[in-house]
Amino acid sequence: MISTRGRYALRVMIDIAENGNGNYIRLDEIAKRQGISEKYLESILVLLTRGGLLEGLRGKGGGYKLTKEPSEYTLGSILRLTEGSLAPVACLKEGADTCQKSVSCKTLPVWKEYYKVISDFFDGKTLADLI
Amino acid sequence: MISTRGRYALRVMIDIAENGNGNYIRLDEIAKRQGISEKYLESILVLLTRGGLLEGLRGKGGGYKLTKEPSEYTLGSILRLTEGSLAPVACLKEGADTCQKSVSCKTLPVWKEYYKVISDFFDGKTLADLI
DNA sequence: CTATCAACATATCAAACAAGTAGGTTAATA
DNA sequence: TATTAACCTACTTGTTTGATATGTTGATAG
Repeated sequence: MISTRGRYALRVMIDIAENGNGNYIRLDEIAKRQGISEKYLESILVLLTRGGLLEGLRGKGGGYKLTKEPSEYTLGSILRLTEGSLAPVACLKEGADTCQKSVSCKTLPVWKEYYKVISDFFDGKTLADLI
Repeated sequence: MISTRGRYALRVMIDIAENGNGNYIRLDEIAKRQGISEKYLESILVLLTRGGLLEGLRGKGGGYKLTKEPSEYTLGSILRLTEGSLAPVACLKEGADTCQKSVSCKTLPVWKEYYKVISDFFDGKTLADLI
């Protein structure tokens, strides 16, 4: 299951792409439009900003804006940042120590294949496809 | 993410298919072979039995056995039972009240398409493919 | 008919995570 | 220098996951 964090992140990126036009947009504007609490939204925008998908500017006239064109953001890049990983099982998470049973594991090939299906799906779509 | 419950369920179904040969297999045998605690395994076997994927018999000579051929079990049917649903987002879960924003929601089509990809993947594979 | 066996049932628990809240700090701009 | 709005840290609350413990029912063997 994709958590609300990831789902909100997609909606917010679309919001900025649609309403930004290269200008900075304030957090409270986005929160109001999307019906998300300002504080919760903030925790999501922090992730997107730290990950380089958004640029934040403080003070009057500040806000958030995209760092690239909508067509350059894959959904995978947004979800990986907010969900942590797209791996369907723990043993396939990047950085996980390889399971001892992996050699004889009858299910591992399915999870690997599934992981590829997921990745291909989300990396094959961009923000521009959703607008 | 697929939880351990679903992952164990797959492994257990494979175990019974491989070691059963139509006979009843005891829970503790499966637990030992798969390295799962007996009690935790029990909670999974209950789901599979109630869902009609396995048949349980009590007393001496009892245990669990498959109710059909391995090729007749899709991975989808096993995972849906143990994971509850394969829906990638809450608003697509069967029985969920339709979101008010669904008409204007820019992300809903992606989730629907993704849901189909997931379903097709797991319904397109059977236990027999894993043995 | 009784002891044993093994599935069935119910209740509880600790840890982790999701989702959301609260309050204070820094850096731009007017 | 005041205001603005992003940034940062910490906390709360509820749910889920994974697991454990104890007891009950029904089938079989002797």
